[in-house]
Amino acid sequence: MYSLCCISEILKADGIKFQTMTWKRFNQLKEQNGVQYALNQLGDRWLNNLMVTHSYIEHCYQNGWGYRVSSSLFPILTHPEFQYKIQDVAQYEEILRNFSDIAERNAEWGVRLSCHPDQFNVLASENQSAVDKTIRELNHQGWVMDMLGCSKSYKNPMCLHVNCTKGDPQDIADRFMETLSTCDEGVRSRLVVEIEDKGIWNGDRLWNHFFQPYGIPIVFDNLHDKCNPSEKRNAYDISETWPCKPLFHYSEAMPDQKNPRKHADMPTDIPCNVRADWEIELKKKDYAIRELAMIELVRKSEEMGLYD
DNA sequence: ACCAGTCAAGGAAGC
DNA sequence: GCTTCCTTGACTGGT
Repeated sequence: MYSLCCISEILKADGIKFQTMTWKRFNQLKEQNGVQYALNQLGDRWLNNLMVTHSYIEHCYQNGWGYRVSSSLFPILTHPEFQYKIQDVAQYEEILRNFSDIAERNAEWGVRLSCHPDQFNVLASENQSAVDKTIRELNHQGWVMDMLGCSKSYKNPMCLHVNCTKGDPQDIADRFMETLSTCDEGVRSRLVVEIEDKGIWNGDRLWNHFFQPYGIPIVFDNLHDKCNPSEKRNAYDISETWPCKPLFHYSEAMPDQKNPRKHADMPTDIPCNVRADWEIELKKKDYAIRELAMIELVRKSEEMGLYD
């Protein structure tokens, strides 16, 4: 099964898209129009983003895809200097209703949901303030997954990079796990680690320092693995780290680009045949997934000799 | 209607 | 010890 990452290019063309607000902008609004006005603008955007998420999940259901929930649904909410809670906006009750609606609908649809907090969340950081921000952010994302009706298991994984390379790998992993143990159940039950496209965290090391000692499943990413290869563990081995169907990442390098890590718009190939769900990190999003399905169909037809 | 610059984050690399 | 890059899409303000 393929999975859509955060944005539907198809629905976006109809104006169904996320909104955001920067911290700087929030403070501008607060100074010019008062805090109630600023909070109201923010609440409108939070509510919009949740309704957009509802549409995207329904879209994925209709196409037979999974969906990666955006990590930017509630801009500013987890900013360290923001002193309000989600309950403080007038849209709070409606936000709760939308969460329940989605959870109820998806109980029938069964769209596999996941999330991927961004690269600035570093559980093993030696900078205490960065660790505190990370815990706050991960707990928030876990809460969003809870509210969307996700199971507290690797069926609805929260994928994270280690993003920390200095020193002994096992020390980093131990620090990572120590901090993880202080996070909410919604984080601990879902967190998986991803292969990185540079630095020490390839498949082999994640296996040795996260899977072996701690049983943490590993997210295979074909492009990262290509840029930062493992000697021992291939995609099939990595799939064995999961107690349920693995969720992997698929992308291709942007053609004619110096940086091999940049993601292409559209596919020219398909994921390998290891049994997994594949999140498609190609820039044209749902158009790219449809192209993958086409490529797959052509390959199958060729195998059956229909074009001979 | 369109475009260029802005914003947000932590880590790592290069000077 | 500083600067720059990495990443990304939406937003903002100017034309």
